[in-house]
Amino acid sequence: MASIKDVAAEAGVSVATVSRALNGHPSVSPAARARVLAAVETLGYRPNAVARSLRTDQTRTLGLVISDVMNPYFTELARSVEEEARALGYSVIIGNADERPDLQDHHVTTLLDRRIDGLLVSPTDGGSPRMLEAARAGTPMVFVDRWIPGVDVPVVRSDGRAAVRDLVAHLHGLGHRRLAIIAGPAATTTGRERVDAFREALAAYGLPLPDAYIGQGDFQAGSGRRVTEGFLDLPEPPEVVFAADNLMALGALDAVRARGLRVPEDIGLAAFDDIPWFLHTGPPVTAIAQPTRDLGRAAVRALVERIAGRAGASVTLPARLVVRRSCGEPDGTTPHQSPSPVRRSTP
Amino acid sequence: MASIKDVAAEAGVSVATVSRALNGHPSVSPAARARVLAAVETLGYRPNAVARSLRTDQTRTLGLVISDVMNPYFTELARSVEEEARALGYSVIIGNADERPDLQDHHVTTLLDRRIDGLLVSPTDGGSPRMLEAARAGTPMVFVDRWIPGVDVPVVRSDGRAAVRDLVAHLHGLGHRRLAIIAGPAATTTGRERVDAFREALAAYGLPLPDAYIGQGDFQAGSGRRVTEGFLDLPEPPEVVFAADNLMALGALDAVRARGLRVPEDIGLAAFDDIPWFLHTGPPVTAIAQPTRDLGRAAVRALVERIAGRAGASVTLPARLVVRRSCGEPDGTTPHQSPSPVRRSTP
DNA sequence: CTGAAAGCGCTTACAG
DNA sequence: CTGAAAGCGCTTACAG
Repeated sequence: MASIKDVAAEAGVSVATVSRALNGHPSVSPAARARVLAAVETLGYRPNAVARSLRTDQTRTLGLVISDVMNPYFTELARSVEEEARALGYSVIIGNADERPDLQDHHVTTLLDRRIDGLLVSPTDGGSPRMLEAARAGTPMVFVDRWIPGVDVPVVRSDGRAAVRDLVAHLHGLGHRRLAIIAGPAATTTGRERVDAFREALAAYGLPLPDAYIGQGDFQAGSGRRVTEGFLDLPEPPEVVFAADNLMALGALDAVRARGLRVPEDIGLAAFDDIPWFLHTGPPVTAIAQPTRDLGRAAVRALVERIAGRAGASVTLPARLVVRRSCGEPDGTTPHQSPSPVRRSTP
Repeated sequence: MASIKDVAAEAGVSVATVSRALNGHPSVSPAARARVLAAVETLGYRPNAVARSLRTDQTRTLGLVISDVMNPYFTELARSVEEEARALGYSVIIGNADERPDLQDHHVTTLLDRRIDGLLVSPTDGGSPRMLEAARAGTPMVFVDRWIPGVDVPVVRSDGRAAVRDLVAHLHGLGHRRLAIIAGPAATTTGRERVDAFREALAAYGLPLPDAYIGQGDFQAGSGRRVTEGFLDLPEPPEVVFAADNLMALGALDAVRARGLRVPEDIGLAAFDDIPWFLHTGPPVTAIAQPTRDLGRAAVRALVERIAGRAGASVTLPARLVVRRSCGEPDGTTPHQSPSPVRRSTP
């Protein structure tokens, strides 16, 4: 593969001039520039980004360590991160932690070894040593979706509290009183927050959230299935199950179907994170939608700010409830809606 | 960040010895090795992969240019590629072409500039100039899922021909005769092959595939919706629509629902590519499942072979039909099944 | 406007 | 077993 030396020889100039011509440096004569460009053309030369990175100490690359790529929510997040990064002249390398702390650590290490300019992470657990170390060492970093309290890093996330209140209002309006939740790992902020929000919203209606109605999941489908089976085995099963992410909702659907039961007749279902398929499940699933694209964009912008040495602000965007039919329907009438803005999807 | 020089100073040895100690070179005295390791520990030293790559001319990185990450099939493919690559000591950088040739080209260029050791690609179109050039130049490369005829690169893909025959047998057994297809772009191999396979299978039953029953899609949901609307507007709409990928099936579902029609009562639906959600759609969707994990694994292995300078064999794995309820059900009896192995999913 | 030279952080013959 | 030195392909003060 042709190097800058070959181009210089072909153009009859020094490598310095080639470098300047290619990097748009002002002090290059039009003649020299033309000969360099011609040489580049005939040689099919492409600058070696590895060499450039070593010299300039920047890779124009962002690392994204994500909890689980197979989760449509994170897939979309990754996509919007890449889009925004590309618009700003960066590439992104995605590391899939698969909800495993050890894998998360592996990716953080690999990314750091590659000297990425900045790191976007949605921590699987309380934070791996490598990651905390990087944050302390001043590696430009921002948390997306999930975060770690006490670490001085901007957080870009969505606040589902209001949407969860809307959901509980919706369920209460439908006459449901026994409401259960499939929680995410307590080690994650989203795992904790969604349970807290749910509990608070229930309390506003004087409804309890007994321990038996809190199932411990891990954000993956299998746990949703197991937890739902447990709920179904209870002497008094819940009337509605709220899954803290879409994959656990999928698992819940699996479990209900395996028992030959039906949603919402036998048990209602709602989910955190909305995905296109929820429109077509039997029945369409009531869900809380995050502004995923905006989150990805905001996260990249905050990170690029940090890379530039500026502060990089935290951003919190609201999530919103999308009511469908999986929790039952009011008898011919519009259900009681909370005052907050609630979008009804087209049936 | 500490460099190898700092470690050498701390350990009281030369940088050469540090390098040897860290790379497991045999001729390093136990004493020197111990001091190096200690220095590494106290300094928190991590080798700079960029510098190493420049020196060794290998990045231990694979590039994967994929048609559309948001398509669950490709998400799973990407995941298995990363898993296998990691097992073999490689990182992977994913470039999402989003079914756009220009984006595909952008990613191929970026990846090549970064001097990835090998390239895995699922071409969006007939092949971008940059990509064909790379193939000709001898860049280790393998095609996954989609490929480009006439280019001398191993192909790892799945053959859906038998599964499509099984599908048509299933539909025919259910009494359906007017069968339509939402095709992928003719510029892609999978776009063409699936139509061909469908047409041939129909021919075996003396069934025609009129032009009006071939809708041109682009593997994205929007096109599935538009094509399906067109089918529904026909004086004689098809009895079953076969979508050439899962996203277009989603669009078809959207279109049917928007008309207030029902699957399979008003129109049947089948899809190429199976995904977990198809079990829970209303009704569960009959689909052709690819051995996605195996494809990803095989592709990485073939690529690593090429990187090592060996041949790297093409691999073709069979897809299989998974019958569910979206094309209707036999009246209480088991539908006529073709002799090929067909898995029935649990209801 | 241009070139010679230094240097980014490594690895690896070469010599001892 | 060890170190001095060259070199990977760039960029960028420095001098002219």
